[in-house]
Amino acid sequence: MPRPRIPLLSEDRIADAAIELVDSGDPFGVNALARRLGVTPSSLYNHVDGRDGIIELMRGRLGRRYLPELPEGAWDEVVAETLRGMRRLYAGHPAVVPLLVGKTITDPSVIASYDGLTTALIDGGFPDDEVLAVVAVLDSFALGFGLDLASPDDIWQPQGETRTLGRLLGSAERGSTRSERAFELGLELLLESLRLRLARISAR
Amino acid sequence: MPRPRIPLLSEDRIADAAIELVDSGDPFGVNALARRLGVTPSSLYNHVDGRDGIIELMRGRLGRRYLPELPEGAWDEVVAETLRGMRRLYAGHPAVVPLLVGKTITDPSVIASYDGLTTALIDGGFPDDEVLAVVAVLDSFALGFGLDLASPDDIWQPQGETRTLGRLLGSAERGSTRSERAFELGLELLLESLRLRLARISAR
DNA sequence: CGCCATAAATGAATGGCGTTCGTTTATTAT
DNA sequence: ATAATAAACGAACGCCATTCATTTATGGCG
Repeated sequence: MPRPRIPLLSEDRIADAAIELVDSGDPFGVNALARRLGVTPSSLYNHVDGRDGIIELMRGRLGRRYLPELPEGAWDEVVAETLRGMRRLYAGHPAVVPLLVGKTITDPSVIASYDGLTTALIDGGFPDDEVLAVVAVLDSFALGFGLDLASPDDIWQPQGETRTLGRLLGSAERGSTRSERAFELGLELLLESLRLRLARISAR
Repeated sequence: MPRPRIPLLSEDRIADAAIELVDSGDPFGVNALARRLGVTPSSLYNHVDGRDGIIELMRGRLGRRYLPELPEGAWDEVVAETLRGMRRLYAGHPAVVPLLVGKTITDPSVIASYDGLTTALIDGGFPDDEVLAVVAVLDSFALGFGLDLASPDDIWQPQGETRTLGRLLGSAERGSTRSERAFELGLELLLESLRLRLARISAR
């Protein structure tokens, strides 16, 4: 097939198809993605720089869909809204989480979200040399929940006898509402402690 | 080469070499591991069931080295000691963390650690239907920190202008002590809230 | 209006990876 | 002594991400 009258591919088309692909439960792969787009794998390389590039496109697309880009309000509201956005993103697309983990973030729109977060913390009064650590903690928290959502149903699979783990696993509830409540609890705890910390800093 | 007088391989040898491999910074792979052991890849399959099996061996080896297997004391001490063990494990071998993430845990010794954790929480008075959620939160917390340690130095790489993120990244401290202090803070916060929650439950 | 650089597809080829299988041979058990 | 098993090997397979030369339609410029 020569160059088509209207392009078959675009960054957004590719990102959307990739998200659909992993949401469907199939493992992510360049070949599988190309098949889904009705195109050969090599065609993708006209639009995207490799597998990691596609993943970064997914991050950007989802970020724009779920994260506040220019958040306003008090620092704790910004934190809450950004983290809730992350949670919704991860909960809506758990299978993408393992792909995003541990890769450098370059997408401008996602960078903007983190920039909004750091700006809010600075404006709120946190000291320069502490803000990135706070952001790291918040990010770890959200990511941990995301990975939990992405994990297989049976995180633990005891082979022998156990004292209590086996029994609990038998009657374990599997629900997204439970996960959401746990998230809200954790978020409130973090905000609580950050407010306290900020008060102590300001008092000095 | 025929069958050697003394076996070249064993589960422990393989696990140790695998840990060395990823600690060295090279990416984990069956072929690279075999090369490091002075053996062909297919030989490994006499001792181990595949790539995932090797990863589970690594988990077990490291778990036995870092995690308390039969922890004693009050529930909050057990929680603290287990989480500190996880932190030391992840801090000592950050590159293994991404391998462990999201895979079902079967290694008996690691299972025993989680069993110790759940048993302590049950004995401490937490209700049956809440313990696994608590463990999941604790686990997410530790994992988040582990992934942070495993992440590339530049988690964020802004391409354009930013309001504050770029500036902070410029003067960011890179230290493991900072990470440890942040971990201890998070741990204390979680324990605090769990104690409170337990007190409310007991009062009913 | 015609020309040409560019964009966007293709097919073929490459190298690496995890894995399987048949073969060989030393060790262990009967 | 003999049979069964354990543990190495080499060869081959299928999958995957990536590269490159080739083809052809499109859009801008003289």
